[in-house]
Amino acid sequence: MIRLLLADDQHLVRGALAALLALEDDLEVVAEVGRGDEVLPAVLDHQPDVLLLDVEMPGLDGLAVAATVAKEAPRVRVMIVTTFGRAGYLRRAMEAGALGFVVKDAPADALADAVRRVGRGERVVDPALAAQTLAGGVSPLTGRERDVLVAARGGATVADIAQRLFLSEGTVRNYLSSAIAKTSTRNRAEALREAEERGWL
Amino acid sequence: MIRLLLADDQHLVRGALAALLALEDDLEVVAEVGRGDEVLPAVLDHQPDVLLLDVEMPGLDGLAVAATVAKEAPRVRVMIVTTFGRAGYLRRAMEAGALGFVVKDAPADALADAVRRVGRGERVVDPALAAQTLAGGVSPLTGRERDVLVAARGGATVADIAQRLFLSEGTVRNYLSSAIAKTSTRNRAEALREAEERGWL
DNA sequence: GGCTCCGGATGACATCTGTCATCGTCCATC
DNA sequence: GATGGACGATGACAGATGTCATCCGGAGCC
Repeated sequence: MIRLLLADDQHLVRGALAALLALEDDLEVVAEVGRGDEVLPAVLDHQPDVLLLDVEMPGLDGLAVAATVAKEAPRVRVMIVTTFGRAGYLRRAMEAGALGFVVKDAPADALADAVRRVGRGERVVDPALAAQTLAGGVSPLTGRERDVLVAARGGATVADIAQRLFLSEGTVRNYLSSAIAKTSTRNRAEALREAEERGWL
Repeated sequence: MIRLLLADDQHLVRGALAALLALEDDLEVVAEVGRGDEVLPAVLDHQPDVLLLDVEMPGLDGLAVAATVAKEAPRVRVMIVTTFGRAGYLRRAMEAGALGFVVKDAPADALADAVRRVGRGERVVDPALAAQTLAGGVSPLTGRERDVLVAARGGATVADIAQRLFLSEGTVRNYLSSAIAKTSTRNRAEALREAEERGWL
C-alpha cells in the first residue's frame, strides 16, 4: 500500500484527483492540503510515501516546497503534477530533487502508474516535455539579465526596474538590450515571453 | 438520473472529475471530450442533460462552444468549470447563455450540488466571482481599443498591430493611448494587465 | 438639423526604449 | 600576471512609443 499526500490549490481538482487515485486499491490518500506552506507540516505529520505537488500554489510554490521537503524529509518521494508543461518547471523540479514530473494533460491511468513507479524510487518524466527541456538548452542569460527581465513583468518602466534593483537606468537598459539580443527578439515583452517558454527564468 | 457530458482539455483533470462525479449515484457521465471542436458533435450524439465545459481548450474555446450549443441544442444546460476566476470569463459565459459558472477552487462537494441545480434549470454562479465582476464594472473600452489591446499581447509592435488589423500606425497609437488613459496606466503592458484583470477584454 | 460618439486618419512633439562604444572593478582561471 | 567574464556605469544616438490637436464620415438620438 502506497500512502499519498496531495497538494493542489484547486479544491475541485484536488478532490477529483483523490477520487481517481482512490479507485486503485494499492494507493491511499492520507491527507490533502491546498497551500504550499501547509505541505511540510503535513508531510512531517503523516509521513507519506509519495508527495504529489502542484506547482502553482499560494503561500509557497511547489518547486520551493519540493526543495524543502527533499531537505527536511528526504525519505519522501516527490512528484510534481502541473498544469503547465513549461520547460523551466521541469528543470527546476529536477534541481529541487523531485523524482517524478507529470503534466495534467497526461491520460488518467498514467497517473496511478507514475505514482507506483515513483514509489519504487524510479524517475518518471513526461517524455515530450523532457525533450523540449533539452531542446531549450541551458540559459545564456546572466543572473542580472534574468533579474531585470523578471522585474520587467507586468509592464514596469526602466525607471521602475532601476529603482527596484538599485541600478542606474542606463544599466537596466543595457541588461534589457542584451537579454533581447540573446532571445533574438525585438523588445522586452517578446524577450520575456521567449525566455519564459524556454525555461530561462 | 442526470446525464453529463464533460469537456476539459486536461486529460488527468477530466478523468478525475469523472471519477468524482461518478461517486454520486444520481449523476452519470455519458461522454468525455478533450477539444472544443469535438463538443458539439458529442452533444448532438449523446443529448446530455448538462454540459460541463472548461474555458481553456484547444480547437475552440469553451465560451464559444457555449454559444453554439445554446443555439444548436438549446435543451442542453451549459455549465462552465474553469481554472481562472476571471471576471471577463463570467461575463462572457453569461452572455453566451451558460447557466452555471464554477471555478476549480470551489470545494469538491459543491460541484455535484451545482450540477444538480443547473440540471433543474437554476442559475448557479460563484458568489465571490459574481461580486468581483460587478465591481469591475462595464468596460469603458470601445471595440477597437479592445481589439488593439488584445493584438498587443506578447509584445507586438505598433507596426505589427497595424498590419494585423489593417489600420494606420497612427490610428493604432491613438487607440493604445486612449486605452492606456482609460485604464489609468502608463504603457500598453500595464494597460493590458489591468484590462485583463477587470474582465474588459 | 444639431449633438454626440465611434471609427479612421494625419502631423507634430516629448519621452521612453533599445543599441553601441567605452570605461572601471572584481573575481576566477589558466 | 594575463585573459576573460560578470557587474555597474556613462554618453550619444536612432527609433519606437505615447500624447495632443485636428480633421473627416457615418450612425444614433433629441
